[in-house]
Amino acid sequence: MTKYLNVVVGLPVDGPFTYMVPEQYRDIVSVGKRVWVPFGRRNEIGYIIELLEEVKIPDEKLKSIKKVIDSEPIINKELLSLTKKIAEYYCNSWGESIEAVIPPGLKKGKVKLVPREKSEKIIPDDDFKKDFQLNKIQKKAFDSIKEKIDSSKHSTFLLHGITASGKTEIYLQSIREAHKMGKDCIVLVPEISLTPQACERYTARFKDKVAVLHSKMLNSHRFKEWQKIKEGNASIVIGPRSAIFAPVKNLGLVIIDEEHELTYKQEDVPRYDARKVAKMRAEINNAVLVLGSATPSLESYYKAKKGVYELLHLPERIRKRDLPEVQIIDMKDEIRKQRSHNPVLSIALQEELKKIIDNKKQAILFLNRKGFATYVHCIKCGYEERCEKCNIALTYHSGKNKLICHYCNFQKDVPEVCPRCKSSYLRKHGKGTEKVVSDIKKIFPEIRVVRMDTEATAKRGAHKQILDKFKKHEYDVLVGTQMIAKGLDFPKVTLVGVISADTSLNLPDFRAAERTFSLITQVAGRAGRGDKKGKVIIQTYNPEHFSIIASRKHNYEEFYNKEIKIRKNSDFPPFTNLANITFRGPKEDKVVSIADEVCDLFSKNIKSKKIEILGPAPSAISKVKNKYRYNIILNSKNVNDIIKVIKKTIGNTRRIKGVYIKIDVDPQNIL
DNA sequence: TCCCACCAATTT
DNA sequence: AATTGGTGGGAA
Repeated sequence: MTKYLNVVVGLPVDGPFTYMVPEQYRDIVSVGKRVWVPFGRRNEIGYIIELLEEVKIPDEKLKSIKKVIDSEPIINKELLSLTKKIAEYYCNSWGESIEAVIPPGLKKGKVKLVPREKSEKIIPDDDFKKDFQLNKIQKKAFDSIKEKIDSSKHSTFLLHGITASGKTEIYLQSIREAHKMGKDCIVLVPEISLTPQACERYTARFKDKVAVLHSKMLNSHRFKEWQKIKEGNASIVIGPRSAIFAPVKNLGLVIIDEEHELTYKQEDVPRYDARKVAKMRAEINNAVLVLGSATPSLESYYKAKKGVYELLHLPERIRKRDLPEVQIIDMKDEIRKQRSHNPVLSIALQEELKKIIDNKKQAILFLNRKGFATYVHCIKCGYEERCEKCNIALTYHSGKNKLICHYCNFQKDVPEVCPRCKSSYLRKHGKGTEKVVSDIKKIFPEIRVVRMDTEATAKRGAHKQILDKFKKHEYDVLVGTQMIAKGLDFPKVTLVGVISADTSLNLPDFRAAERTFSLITQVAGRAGRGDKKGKVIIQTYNPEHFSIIASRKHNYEEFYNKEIKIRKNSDFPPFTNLANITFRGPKEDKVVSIADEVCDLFSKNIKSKKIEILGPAPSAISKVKNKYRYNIILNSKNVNDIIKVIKKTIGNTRRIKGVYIKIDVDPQNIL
C-alpha cells in the first residue's frame, strides 16, 4: 500500500521530498504522474519519482499531497532515468530536467493527462513515396547503418558527406529500414524554422507517421503531436534539440543532421547537449545513432578517427555537380586599391555582383555575426593580438584601455606599432557591418537588396516571407547573418560572398578557426545548386590562415589535421573537457570579489593538479544590460572530476550577495 | 521611529 | 525560484 511517495520539483533545489498520500489517492498515485504539493509557503507541482510503503520520518513531520493531477503518467521510466542522468551531468536539479522533457503546457498543471480513445486509422505503408536509387558510395554507407539497425546493436556513425552528397536520402532509407523493423526514429535538425524544406521531404515520404515538435508551434498543437507520439500513432519524430525527448516507445534510430551546429547545446537550464543526450538514449535502447555533417565537429571527428564512432565518407556530389570555385580576397590590398581604411566590398565582389545583375541571377552575402568583441589587428600585415597561453584573440577593453584574454585574464597594453611588421597600422575592429546594405545600394542603385538578420526576422512569419520573395526573384541580393547559411536551396543563386571572414576568425573562442572553416564551407554549399557552377568570394585580412586555405580547397581533412594539433598543444577539447562558471551582477567589484572567493574555494577543493582553473576573467561580452560578467573556466581530462568539484564547491547555490552564478558543463559558447 | 532596500535562509 | 523575515541606514 502506497502511504508515502517521493517527488521532485522544477526548482533549483535538490530533492527528493517525501509526502504522505491521503487515503483516497492511495491506489491512483504512480511514478511519472504529477501531484500538487505544499512546498515551503506555497503550492508546487511535484513529479512522482518513487512510491514508498514506509519511511523513517514520523508522520507528523510530513505534509500530505493536495491532489493527483494526471490519470496516467506524463513521463515513462526510461525518460525519468534519462532526466536524472542529465541533472547529474549538467549540475541542475532532477525536476528542472523533467520540465525540459514534458510539453510546456504541462508545467503549470492546468492541462490534465487522461487516456484517449485509440484511433483506428491504419494507413498501408505503400501511401509512402518511393525511394531514390542510391549511388554506389551511398549504398555502401547505407548498408553499414542497415546492418546495425537489423541486429539491434547500439552503434554511432559519423556520416561525413560534402554538401549535396546525398546525406538526406541515406537518412530517409535508414528510417524506412528502422520502420520496417517496427522501431521508432528521431531526426534532429539544427533549427526547425530554418529547415521547412527538409521537413517536407520527411513528411512527403512517411506521411502521417511523422510528428513534428518545435517551440514555435502553438502549445496546443505541440501537445497534440506529443500525445500522438506517446500513444504510438507516430513513429518518426522531427524537431530541434528538444525532440530528442520525444516519448517514443521503441527507439531504434536517432539521426542528427548538421551535427556540428552549436544550436544542439541548450543555453538555459538544463544546459544539455542534444548530441550527448542522443548518445545516452541510443545506448539505453540499443539504438543506432547517425551524426551527419559536411564539416563535423572536431570532437566527433576525433572520436571517429579513434574508432569510438564508425566513420562513413561521401566524398562526391550527387549528379556530379561541381563544387563552386572559392576565391580569397586579401583586404589589405583593397585598402590600397580603393584608398579607403575600411573597404566593405572588394573590387572582385563588385564585379561579380555586376555579372549577377547582367545574367539575371541571384547572390547571397554573409555578414557573419555582428562583431561583439573588439579585436586589434594590423591592416598592413594581418597580424592579430592573441593570448600565447590560450591561443584566442585578445579583446580590447576601452575602460581599462587594455587587451585582455577573457579565458585566463592575461592583460597587456595596446602596442603602439605592429609587433610583427613594425608599421603603425594597428586598428581596432568589431562593428560597422550595417554598412553593407547601404554600400551596395550606393554602388548599384538599381539592385534589389533585402536584409535578413535577427532584427528583420523578429516578427512571426517574417523569415518565411523574406525567403519566399527571394525565391520568386523579387530581390537580387540577400544579405544576412549565419542564419541564412543553413540548408537553403535556391537554384538561381550563383554567387556567395563572405564580407569578413575575420569576424568569426577573431572571436575570442578556441573554436574560432573551426567555426570559420565550417561557416565558409556551409556558405559555399549555397552557391551553384542549379545547373550553373557557383562562385564564392571570401574577404579577409588573413588570406594565409589554414582554415581559409583549407576551405578554399574544400578539404576538411587538411583543416582537421592542423586544428587537432593546436587543440592538443593548447589543452582544449577534444583532449580535455571544460566547464564555464559565470558570475553576473550589477556591481563590478562585487562580481569580482565573489568570483575570487569561489575561485579560492575551487583551488582548495582541487587537491590534485588534474583540473586547471582559468580566470576569473571578464567575459567576452563583459557588460550586458548593466550587468557585469566574469568567468571561471575549469579544464580537465576527466569531465567527472569537474562535475564532482562543482557539486562540492557550489552545490545548488545560484546567488551570492546579488551575484548570479551560472554553470555550463561542456560549453559551446563562452560569452 | 518609520520605511524602504537589501540580504540570507528555507522548501519534505 | 519565490517568499519571508531580519537588518541597517536615511529622513523626519
